[in-house]
Amino acid sequence: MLDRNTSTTIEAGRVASVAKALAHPARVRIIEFLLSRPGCIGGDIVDEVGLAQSTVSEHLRILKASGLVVGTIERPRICYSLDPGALVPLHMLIELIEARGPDSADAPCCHVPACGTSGDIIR
Amino acid sequence: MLDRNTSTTIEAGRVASVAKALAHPARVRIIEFLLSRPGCIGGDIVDEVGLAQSTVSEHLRILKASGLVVGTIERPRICYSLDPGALVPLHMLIELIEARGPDSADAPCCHVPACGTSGDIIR
DNA sequence: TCACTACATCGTATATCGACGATACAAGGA
DNA sequence: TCCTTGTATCGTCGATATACGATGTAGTGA
Repeated sequence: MLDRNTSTTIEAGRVASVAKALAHPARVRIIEFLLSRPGCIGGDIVDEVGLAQSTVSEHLRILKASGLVVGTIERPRICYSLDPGALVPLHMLIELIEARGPDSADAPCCHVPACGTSGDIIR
Repeated sequence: MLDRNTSTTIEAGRVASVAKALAHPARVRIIEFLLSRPGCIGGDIVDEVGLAQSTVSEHLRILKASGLVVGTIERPRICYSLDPGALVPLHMLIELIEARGPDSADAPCCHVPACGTSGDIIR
């Protein structure tokens, strides 16, 4: 894949699994809430996102599985906090895109002669 | 939600939709392939990811819908390239997490006395 | 006009996700 | 022992995602 072209090989599977953890608005809200407070108990999160406790627990399970969130047991509560280390593969990919990106919309794009100098952009 | 606590309001929906575009290994591979070449035609991408042409076309549609990828019509081909602008909301969230992150695993986390100073970490 | 190329869309089957209520579990206190 | 609290898991459902082959579409060239 990219192995021969890039010194830092990015595993598509790892990136995708972290991105999947971020791919739901409720989970993004949970992360934003954890950002706004240095550690939260589950009940606060349930109040915040406005979903059923079992649903929030499932979202937290997904976030924990991805490594983005870790829980610290403080019986009877569990304190959740963010672990930025899990973001590294995704962050690397994003920075690669942004590093190369600014020109990619303007530069000739293909091995086809004059490609990118004309033609409509589709979205 | 976070509006009162953060100067830069991040819309959970926008972040989630970009993350969803990255939440599949085949789409990550497509992006890596676009990174490794300054613009590619669809057929090359089909060869690269090893899926059926219709499946790759669907993944490209998802990437285009998220704004991550734009296509330039060069009949009969279409040249695809990356548009890093779409990553901004996601990148902002990631940088917020990493800016706050390093301490969050060690620091006392809750409003519960002594929370975070003991207790097992669960994942 | 006809065939070819490059890509998109359709129809489909299957898998996974997301939500909920109900229930289980573990620890602490009455 | 029973009740309460905080959280996890189960079962179920509807919705969405993923994959494929078949087919449609638009431009090119014979």
